[in-house]
Amino acid sequence: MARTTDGDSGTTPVPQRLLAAATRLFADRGYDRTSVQDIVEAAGVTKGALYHYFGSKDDLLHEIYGRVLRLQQERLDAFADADAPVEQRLRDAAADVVVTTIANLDDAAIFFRSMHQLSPEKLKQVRAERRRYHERFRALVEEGQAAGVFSTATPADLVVDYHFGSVHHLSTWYRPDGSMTPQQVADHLADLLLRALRP
Amino acid sequence: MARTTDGDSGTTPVPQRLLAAATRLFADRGYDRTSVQDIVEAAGVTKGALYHYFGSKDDLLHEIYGRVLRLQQERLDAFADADAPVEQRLRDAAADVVVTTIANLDDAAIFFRSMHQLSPEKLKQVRAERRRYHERFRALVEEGQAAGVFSTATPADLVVDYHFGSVHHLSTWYRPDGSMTPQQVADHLADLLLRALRP
Amino acid sequence: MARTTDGDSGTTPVPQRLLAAATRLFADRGYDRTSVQDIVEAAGVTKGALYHYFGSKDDLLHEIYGRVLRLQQERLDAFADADAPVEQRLRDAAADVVVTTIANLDDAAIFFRSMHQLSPEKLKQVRAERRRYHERFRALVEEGQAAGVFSTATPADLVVDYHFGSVHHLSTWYRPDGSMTPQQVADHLADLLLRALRP
Amino acid sequence: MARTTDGDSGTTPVPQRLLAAATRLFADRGYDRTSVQDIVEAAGVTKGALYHYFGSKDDLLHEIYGRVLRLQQERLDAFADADAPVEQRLRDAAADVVVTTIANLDDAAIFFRSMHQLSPEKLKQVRAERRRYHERFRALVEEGQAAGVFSTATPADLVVDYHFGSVHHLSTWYRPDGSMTPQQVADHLADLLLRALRP
DNA sequence: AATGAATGAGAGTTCATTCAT
DNA sequence: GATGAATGAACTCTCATTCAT
Repeated sequence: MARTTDGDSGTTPVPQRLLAAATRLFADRGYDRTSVQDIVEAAGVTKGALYHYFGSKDDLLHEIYGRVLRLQQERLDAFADADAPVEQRLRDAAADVVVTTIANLDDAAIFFRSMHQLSPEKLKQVRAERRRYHERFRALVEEGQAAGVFSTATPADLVVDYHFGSVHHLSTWYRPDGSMTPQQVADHLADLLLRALRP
Repeated sequence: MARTTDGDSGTTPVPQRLLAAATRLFADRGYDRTSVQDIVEAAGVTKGALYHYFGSKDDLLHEIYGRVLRLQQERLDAFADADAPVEQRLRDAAADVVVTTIANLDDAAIFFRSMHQLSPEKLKQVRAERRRYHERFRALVEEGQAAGVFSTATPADLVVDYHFGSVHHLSTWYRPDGSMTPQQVADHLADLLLRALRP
Repeated sequence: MARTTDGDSGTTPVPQRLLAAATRLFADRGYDRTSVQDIVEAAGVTKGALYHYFGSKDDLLHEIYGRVLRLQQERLDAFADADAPVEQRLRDAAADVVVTTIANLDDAAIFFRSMHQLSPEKLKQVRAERRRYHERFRALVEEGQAAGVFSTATPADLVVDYHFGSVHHLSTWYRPDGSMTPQQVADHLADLLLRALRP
Repeated sequence: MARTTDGDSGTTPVPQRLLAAATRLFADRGYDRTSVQDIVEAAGVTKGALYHYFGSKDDLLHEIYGRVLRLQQERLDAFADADAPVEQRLRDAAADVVVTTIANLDDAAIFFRSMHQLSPEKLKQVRAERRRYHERFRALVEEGQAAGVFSTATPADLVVDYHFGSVHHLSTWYRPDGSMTPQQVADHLADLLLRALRP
């Protein structure tokens, strides 16, 4: 069996090792406070290797964003397109994003805190994908409102931002060693959303 | 007659000018991306002046946090201690924090994004004040739950984090030139909270 | 009496010390082969000091160019505007540029070898000043041709480039410890020019 | 049928492709500003291929020098050894070096600008060949002076440097799209030399 | 109260070259 | 013959902070 050191320098390919190290460090101390030197040391490689695979430090961040965005969009699409009543689909999607976010809390911390360190061009691209995600979620709310199962008291856009605020906030307060499991938190937060939407 | 330039170098005292410049710049480009040189240039003073009034760049950030925390705590205390039914007091407090946050969107952006740039000691202090704020808000929720006017389905702590997530999130999506006034947003968000708490 | 060390760190102002060190090093090993570290070490200061006075390494080069261009233009203007027959004025100007170039052989070596390392914007500016110099010199030749004292067999532009080629070339072959004094070289080269222009 | 891309990756042997790419790039942006990566990309090969054929980046430069030196020496020898009066032989040689230099303007630009980038050992070798060339040319001048057809007012060495200065300078000002053909420039410059040498 | 020259450590990035395949 | 991953040293430039004035 493979020797697994701190930097995992045994088996995992170098690019993955670098991404993993960068993710951990960016989440811990922030993008700007993490030096390229820190990353390569954590990954057990040299700077040259990093720049062989990534064009810049910024590229690493962009890769992390891509990974998160792809995952969340796929999961949302799956839940939203399921064959179930809209209340169920919204509840499932709302709970799932919580579970997935907690499972990747480092990614989430980076996501909301470090967006602005991306180069303008990459930021634009990330925002576009983000908007697509938001719109798919909003469509679910609107569908329920049109069907009369959700209150129309609040604009759907605001409802989505309300819920995502709480997801965004998770990395601020959630601790794996706390008293609630990810699933419990997810159920509670989805419940709050659905209760708020009762007509 | 006071000369009033871009940096407001005419009338406003130097410390305030520096804080205002720092707030704007920290919100715009982040704490680490803002150099001390940027701040003093924007404030129309020299580095020596900054270090005369503030011990370090970190001190500026701490001052901004102090200002926000004091303001929010005062307002929360006033609403929570008012003479009104608990539903009303919670609704008012929940709406007020939204209005106040939008009125100081730069402060809010800094608050959630730059906390980790504080020195460990100052961070501890800020977190303690933050906790006090959270607890006062939670006490309101618990009071309503005990009185039977709020559902007990969700732990009060989680309810508070749910709402503050949405406040936190405001700096991400709210634009002053958008279609909703701060008061409208505040009313909607407070309404969502209260609706979610219906028994 | 002032202590005069290798880096002249006693009396001369820092910017001058840096320019002198940069000039020597750029001439010796070329702009690209000279590191900022080399320059500050030779000048006996730190990198921070260099960047306090000069915006970039490129700026140092530009300063050197400015110094050369100003000097040569002033001298050419003085000789060209003198009160003497055109043959005399051209001979004097042609000889003087040789003497001055030999007196500043480092500047000359840098001038012709490192122009292309300037930023595009600064290069444009240098070329414009260079052109002005060329034109003043050409005007002298044309004046003599019009007066009939110089042959018109060769276009004036080409005559100027012919002479400046030889000036340019000085830094390639002239050695202060050689057998000719700067003045002797200057007289010979001016003589060659004037003889070539005989009608 | 051979695929002929930008890098001419179809037919031309790899070493030639590399030399051609290096010549163009060195002339364009200078030796130090051209990376090995740039060269192999322009030649459509990989780094390994370059290091298979050339021992170092420096070797490429040396090859370019060798090519230029060989060509010029051969041509000078041919003209100098021709059966014609010395005035004619000098005129022909002086004009030919101009035409040949213009025909290989990239080589010329590299020659005079990048000599100092050669390793000390190779530089010594190049200088020796250069000296041989200079001496053959000088011998022509001396022959004419001894025969009384050239003025002895100027030392022959200086006459040679005078002319080569103008050749050196060509890459600074000559533009193929200008108003003079290479032959016209060559005739004018040779004429200036011969006129200067009139007794 | 305020200046601004100077520091020194460290930032992100580039690059010629090597070597196992 | 040729690859391309990886190295390690060097590069230009930035920055918070200090201190003599």
